[in-house]
Amino acid sequence: MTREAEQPQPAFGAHDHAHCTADTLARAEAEAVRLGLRLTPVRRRVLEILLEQHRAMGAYEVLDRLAAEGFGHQPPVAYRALDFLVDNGFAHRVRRLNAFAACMHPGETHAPVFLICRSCNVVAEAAGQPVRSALDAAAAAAGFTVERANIEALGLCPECKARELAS
Amino acid sequence: MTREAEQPQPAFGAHDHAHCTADTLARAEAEAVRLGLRLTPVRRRVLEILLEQHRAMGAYEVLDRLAAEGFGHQPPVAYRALDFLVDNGFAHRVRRLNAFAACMHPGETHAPVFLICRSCNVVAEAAGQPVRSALDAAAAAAGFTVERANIEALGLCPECKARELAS
DNA sequence: AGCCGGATTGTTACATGATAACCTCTCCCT
DNA sequence: AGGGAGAGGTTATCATGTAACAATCCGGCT
Ligand SMILES: [Zn+2]
Ligand SMILES: [Zn+2]
Ligand SMILES: [Zn+2]
Ligand SMILES: [Zn+2]
Repeated sequence: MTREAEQPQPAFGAHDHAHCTADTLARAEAEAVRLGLRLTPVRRRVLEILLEQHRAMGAYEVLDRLAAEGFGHQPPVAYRALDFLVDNGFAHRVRRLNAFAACMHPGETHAPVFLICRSCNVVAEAAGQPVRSALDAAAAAAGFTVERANIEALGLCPECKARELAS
Repeated sequence: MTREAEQPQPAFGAHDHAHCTADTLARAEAEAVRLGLRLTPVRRRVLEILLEQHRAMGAYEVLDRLAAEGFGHQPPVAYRALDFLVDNGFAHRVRRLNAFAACMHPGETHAPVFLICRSCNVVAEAAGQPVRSALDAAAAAAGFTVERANIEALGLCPECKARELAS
């Protein structure tokens, strides 16, 4: 039913980000309707904020934005919206950064792998089905059943790698 | 030179843990000597504490133990020792739990994968070379170069799974 | 209309995790 | 002796995440 990743490479490098954002948001909205979930003003706004950049944002960073826009000023306001988004697959938690990133494939079945550039801080969500399979196999070898997984890589994105070589 | 994982499955289930602990500690000490690193009293004690159980411990949990044994009472005491152990491969940070676990394969080249039981909290360090390879491949497809990776799975260990089925 | 109950959003207060900055001591080298 | 690096101790502070409670919104039902 839901497939993964139409295009192999997003996030890094120049692209029509306005379209990228609008498209992802639209798919998220459709998915919310399909699931009967309420994408309320705060929740929707938080998702928009996360979508602005291909980066992960801390809860307090999001909260500052919300507060400046007339929403509540207290941590639970941000955490609740973020938790809602994460629980329902509209965003992901990037544990390495204690931060959150919008899901770029809402509604699709996907095992996300996060590629975090240590130089420019871009966070890309790559297709991780093969990685996940390998993980399941490794776990199975120990008799362990995987329910949820976090797969995160820190390194250099293509742009920053090129820039580093040029120096 | 250094290979990975002699035995396929450790950590879960009953085993000669005294031997398991002593052996791992001995290998860590040998490795410290080989690398010219100083495994000072605090550092060594922290490693011993982490080795006591196949669990991950928070920095403050470790700190309480240190304080009770006459070491410093302040966070940096624990964090410095833990950072030393992590930086030099004697321990790992489990980001999902904001906690630390002793490395069960000190001195060996390894790409650890953590299997965290959500029921009994045991943390096992499984061999992750294949997972890491899949991750590198996925990253390479996006032009990304992986430098460090965190691969953590939450689920049920064999024991807890059996117990759950029995209920 | 009027009422109810659950979901949502706001609040205060607090728990937990992590660092910055500074001081002293010891060991080793000149 | 003098001096610097490394280690470990301190105080103080910052960052991240929750518990618990109050007000409000909203849909469904009399
Ligand atoms: Zn974009
Ligand atoms: Zn980059
Ligand atoms: Zn053991
Ligand atoms: Zn278990």
